[in-house]
Amino acid sequence: MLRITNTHTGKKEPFIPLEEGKVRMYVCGPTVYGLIHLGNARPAVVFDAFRRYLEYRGFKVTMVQNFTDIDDKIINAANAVGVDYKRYADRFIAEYWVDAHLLGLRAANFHPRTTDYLPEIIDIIQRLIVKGHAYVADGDVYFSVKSFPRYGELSNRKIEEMLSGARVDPSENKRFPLDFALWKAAKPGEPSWESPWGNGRPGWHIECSAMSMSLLGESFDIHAGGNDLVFPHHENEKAQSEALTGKPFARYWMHNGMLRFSGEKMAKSVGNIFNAREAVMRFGRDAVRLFLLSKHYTSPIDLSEEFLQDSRKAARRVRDTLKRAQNAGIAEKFVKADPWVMEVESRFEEALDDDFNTPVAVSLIFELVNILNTALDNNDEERAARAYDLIVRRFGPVLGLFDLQEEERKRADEENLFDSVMNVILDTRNHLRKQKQYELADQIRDKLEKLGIKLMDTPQGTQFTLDADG
RNA sequence: GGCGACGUAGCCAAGAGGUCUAAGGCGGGGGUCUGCAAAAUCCCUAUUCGUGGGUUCGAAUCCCACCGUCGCCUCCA
Repeated sequence: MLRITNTHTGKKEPFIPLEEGKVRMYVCGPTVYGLIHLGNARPAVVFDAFRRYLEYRGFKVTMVQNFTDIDDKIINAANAVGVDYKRYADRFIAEYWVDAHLLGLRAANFHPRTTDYLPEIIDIIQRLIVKGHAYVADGDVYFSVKSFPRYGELSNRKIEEMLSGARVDPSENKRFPLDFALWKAAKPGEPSWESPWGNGRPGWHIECSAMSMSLLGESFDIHAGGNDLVFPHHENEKAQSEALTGKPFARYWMHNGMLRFSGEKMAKSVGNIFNAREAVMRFGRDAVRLFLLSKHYTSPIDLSEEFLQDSRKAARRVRDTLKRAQNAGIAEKFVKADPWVMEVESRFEEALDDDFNTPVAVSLIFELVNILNTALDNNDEERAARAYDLIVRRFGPVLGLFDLQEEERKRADEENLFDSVMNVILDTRNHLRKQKQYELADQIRDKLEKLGIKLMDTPQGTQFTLDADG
């Protein structure tokens, strides 16, 4: 039985979807005003893996991840470079896909963008006004927090306590300081849409309510995102959605902890960002995913180049072992689900069933790497094949790790010639070794190592690995 | 000030009442293998879990206090 921490109750709860065997989940996606950084990549990677695990567990998953393609930051950034907001957003959505591919993120079932949901947004706002949960004020529309008694329930805050710290922009026409904008009247020169209240654009929170309920229904199973979104974003989403439908909105709220860089949360406003793209280029996909999945998703995680380097080395060890197994012909063998395999699988499932404990799942892969190496050393093909199968075909795909085919594809077109050249060099060097001209042979090895090509003389012949493998 | 998370080996990180003299990774030391390396493998590297009390037959795990770090309360994944 899968159990997950539900922010709503603050407890680990058994996960029981609304509809048996099916899971409908919504993950808050990026606001597309720049390249995503590793802090943005954390929920993307974590919930990508979580979705894969749900599927591994036999659930039919419908996953939605949105793009916020209209907001102040986008408008300002677009103005700064002199293009309209849409062109700007389009560009960074395209860039997002590049990064998503680098990170090994599977596409969700739906990737809606805010500006494609204006009719739905306007409809919701209108119905909220009719029901008395929202009011129009000078072209703006606000949600009336006082009209929803459960307000504060998700983030565990009391209205009175929030009032003391509330800041109100004098330009706003709120009746109550905690009310929030559903619709913002257009300022001169801003992109805007027609509405019953005049031209304007949607507020931040309403888009997620509109897109999630349109695609997943008024009630769905999981709503996920970074824990910095709990308040106000998710609290507001929940309030407006439930005020509208009278039904529970998301039943489980999952929130990942923040990524810290130089002691602080990674954020553009702090200026301590590390682009996801750069991280993958420098350390490799597996290192980045391994780093992100090596700590429980709810905890804060500290980033440093050293930690990425550690992950890179660990990932590399796994890959080297897998390649070693492939060279030994282990990959072709078929594996039966014997008691040992089933026992390891149940340990994997036990870990991930416990609030998606990826660190333990990862540690299991390393245990298997050990077993695989030992089996290879002992020519125990049966055991090697079992371990290989579990790593590459069972556990790896759930965590989005160690996709060797992907590696091959990446290099196939550019490295055929390279491999041929390497073979010439290695043949020559082995010839020298046979003649016991070790000094020359070692010189070749040292020089190649300086170029990032590491040689290994094994009984099966000389092999090499490239630094660029990550 | 309110709400919340966290503090485990040199570093990263699981464990949440007895199977813990605490998983896994990185690093370090030693052995095997090797022409020498590399890779692999074996052994060692926390009698101890921020500090001080308490509960219990028994605590890293529960309770209290204290110290420290971070997050949210404003845009933020």
